[in-house]
Amino acid sequence: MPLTTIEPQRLYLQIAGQLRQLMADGEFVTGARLPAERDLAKQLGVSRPSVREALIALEVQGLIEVRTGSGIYVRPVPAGKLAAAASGETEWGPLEVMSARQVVEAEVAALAAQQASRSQVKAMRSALQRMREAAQQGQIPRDGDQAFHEAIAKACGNGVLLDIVQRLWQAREGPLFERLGTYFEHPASWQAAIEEHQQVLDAIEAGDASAARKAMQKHLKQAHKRYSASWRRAPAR
Amino acid sequence: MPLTTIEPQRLYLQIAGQLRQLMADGEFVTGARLPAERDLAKQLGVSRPSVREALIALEVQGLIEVRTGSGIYVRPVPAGKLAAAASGETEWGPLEVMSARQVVEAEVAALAAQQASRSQVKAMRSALQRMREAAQQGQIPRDGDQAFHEAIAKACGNGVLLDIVQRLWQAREGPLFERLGTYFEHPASWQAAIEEHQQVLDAIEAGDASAARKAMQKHLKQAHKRYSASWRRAPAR
DNA sequence: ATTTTCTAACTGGTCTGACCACTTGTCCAA
DNA sequence: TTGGACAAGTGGTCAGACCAGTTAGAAAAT
Repeated sequence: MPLTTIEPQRLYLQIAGQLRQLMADGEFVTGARLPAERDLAKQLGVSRPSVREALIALEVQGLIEVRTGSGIYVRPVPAGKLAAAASGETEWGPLEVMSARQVVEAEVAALAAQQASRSQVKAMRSALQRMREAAQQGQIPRDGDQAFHEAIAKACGNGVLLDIVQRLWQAREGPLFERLGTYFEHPASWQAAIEEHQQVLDAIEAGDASAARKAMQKHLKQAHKRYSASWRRAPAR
Repeated sequence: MPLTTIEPQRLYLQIAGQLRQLMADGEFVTGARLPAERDLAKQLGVSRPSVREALIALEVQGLIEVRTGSGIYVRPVPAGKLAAAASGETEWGPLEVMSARQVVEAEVAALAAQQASRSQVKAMRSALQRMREAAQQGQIPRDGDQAFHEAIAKACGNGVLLDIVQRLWQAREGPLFERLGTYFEHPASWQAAIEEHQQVLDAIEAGDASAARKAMQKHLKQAHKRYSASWRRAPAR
């Protein structure tokens, strides 16, 4: 009999989930006032501190607004957001993330080629150098890798795009990425990645947007291949 | 004498801010264990519930991980993320968002053209129809507009990109977008937007990725223009 | 001496009950 | 009619307590 690990969810998460569900179901519409904390606690059969913790979680997520002395109000929020947040911060699939990076970062590189400042180019160079040094010492050059891509995103002149790129990188912290953690294990892979980075950097230094886009596209396409290869190699979950 | 509104910050926000600052300063590095809740409360001169509220806020933001019976640990997080979160959920600038949409949604439209299913195309059509009806009744066709763009994102076959597009739309809820709320006020603007949408839809129905990319690019470029015009029209903050 | 087991200290999880400050609506007085 | 004072309701914070999970070190068994 296959046993699934049960992990007791903390109270505030259960409460927040219920409230979110009620909002998704239209029980609480935008602008409506929720019951008072004391009433919620009584209705849910929990203590007020637990309710408060749940409310703070929802507040941080931007779903509600707490007004001192007045009450708790439902904020306007896109319908899609609710379902997503309800299922516990949708886990992004690794290969999906790589595809998205191909779309976004290629354009980001093109923008960076057009307007990167000298100091920003310098940051890219030093990140690439950091990768080289790590690789020579037999270490996984992940930090340099990330620094390189972030440096490009910073140079594209659009904070929103920078945010998106960072978020895509952050997805690597998720559990689904775990078994891909070793795709960089072959020194040959590192070397190829470094070489591809160099081509991107060359294009940006030359101010050639089209070449930068193409080089980044090529790099991420290759990275995608290396990823999916290690995905197949890895043991099934 | 110009008076600035003072708003007392809630305790948990101050505490969370201090802790985030310490993490940004490298006082607490990735993987490190924070002092126990009771110690934090004593050191900060506040009660334990307040500390807990702050910790839950940080946990929801993904900055820390709370392990029952063990302690509180700093999660790996991009450096940029810390500074951003510290300034209270970085407010994205409206024009920056529009630029980012140009980059992302053009590619999304191209992908959608290649693989949209019949039912997905149908969703786009009905969203566009919704816009037309709203416009005829003199209403702002915002809902249909959003539905149209989300339908395309759904059809691109990549959940990550869908997430990004939704997030970009959600940015409209922010205060900075408020004074742009009326850019759609001229019926001529609606009409132009609907016409541009139609061109995007045509390209997607034809399965022409390149044309879809171009049409979406054109649409968002025009929208950007309309936005910045209304930005100039609007009263300065 | 090494390994295993178990206990005790420590940590987060939750609860109770209380008091304060702010908001808001009402009612009374000018 | 208008103004302000009052009271009820709401969130904000606190103190102290007890429970449950984790973990390291002491004690026991090998």
